[in-house]
Amino acid sequence: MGLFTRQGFDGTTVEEIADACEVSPRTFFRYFPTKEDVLFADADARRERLLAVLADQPADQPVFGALEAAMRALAVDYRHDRAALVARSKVFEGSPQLLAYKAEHQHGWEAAVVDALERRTVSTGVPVPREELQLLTAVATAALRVSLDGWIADADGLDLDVLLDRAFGRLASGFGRGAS
Amino acid sequence: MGLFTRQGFDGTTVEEIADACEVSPRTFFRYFPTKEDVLFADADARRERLLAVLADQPADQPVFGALEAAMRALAVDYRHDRAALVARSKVFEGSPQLLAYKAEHQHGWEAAVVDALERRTVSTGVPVPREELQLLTAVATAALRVSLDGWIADADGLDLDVLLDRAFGRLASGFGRGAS
DNA sequence: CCTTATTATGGCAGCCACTGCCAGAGAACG
DNA sequence: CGTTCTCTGGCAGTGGCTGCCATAATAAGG
Repeated sequence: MGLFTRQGFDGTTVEEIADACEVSPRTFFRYFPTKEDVLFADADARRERLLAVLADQPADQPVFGALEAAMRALAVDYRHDRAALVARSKVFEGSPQLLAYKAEHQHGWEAAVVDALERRTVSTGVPVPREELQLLTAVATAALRVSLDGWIADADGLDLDVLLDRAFGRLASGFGRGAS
Repeated sequence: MGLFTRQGFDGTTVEEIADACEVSPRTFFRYFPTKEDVLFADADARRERLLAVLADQPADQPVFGALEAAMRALAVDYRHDRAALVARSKVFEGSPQLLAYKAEHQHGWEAAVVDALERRTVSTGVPVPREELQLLTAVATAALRVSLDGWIADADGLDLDVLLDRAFGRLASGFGRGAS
């Protein structure tokens, strides 16, 4: 991370990272399939937690409510170390490659969430068409993403909870004729 | 494209592409910054059209309505050559790298749309907070993306227009307590 | 028509991410 | 102590990508 913040992601070679960890480049690639993956090590843990929270939602909870609860649980995690997130975000900005990787990673999250929701709705006996689950998930992750980005960008802005309140509030009430 | 469909994106080298076009690899990289960009040549043109449609929306049209109109205009384009889209989609599936690139590309679209909307709302004298524009745009593109994916995946499924009707209908009415 | 500035293309050498293959060091186990 | 398994490193090679320079095609200007 120190290397990345100093010289940027693209300006840092795997050899440098490996040296900093006192291993050979060859060994580095045994632990991380790509250079980008170094920055997503803990993200996978968060994904597990997200799915766990989703699974723990009561059966009578509507899908959208369950999604919101899961996103808010994630937000609790994020709030713990805003500084780290900001640093991470700065590194990401410097590399389109990296942003692309991140975008696809989030897309992978969506697929996993949709699958989890599908299992859930099947087990509760109230099946929801997959097409609708996809839209719900896409919209919920969009809300989280926008809120998170805004929270990270503005140092003295509103709190993440408030941003999430607004975003999910708007989603809940619909865009029919509300926003001009 | 023939090369990609036959041997996959990753299984095709730039040298092969360059040979097929009867140019040198060096020349290839003068026209396309990366190998991935070959598949996004026309996408930029579509982006211009999207922004143009957005700019042409009447001033009294609410933001969400303008977004929906723009997305539907894009959908008209897409419907013209479904076969090409399916082929493209198959190529994309075969390469995570490529999916990542695509995801970031779409993210770039979102930023451009948000900027366009911001200019628009300023000129109409009814400013909307940027944070809300971001959510609206993210949600609208999510609707388009989900509809498009569904349309491409199911050969005998519903028409793209119908899928868009459903998606935007759900967004308009909100997720308050509708979907279980 | 010839010269000159501009541009398009190609070759070459090199960096770096990434991989397959194999060899050695060290722990674990019998 | 020998054997096996795992961790690690080195080596060589592929492929994406870039900078630099030479050359060919083209346009501009006299």
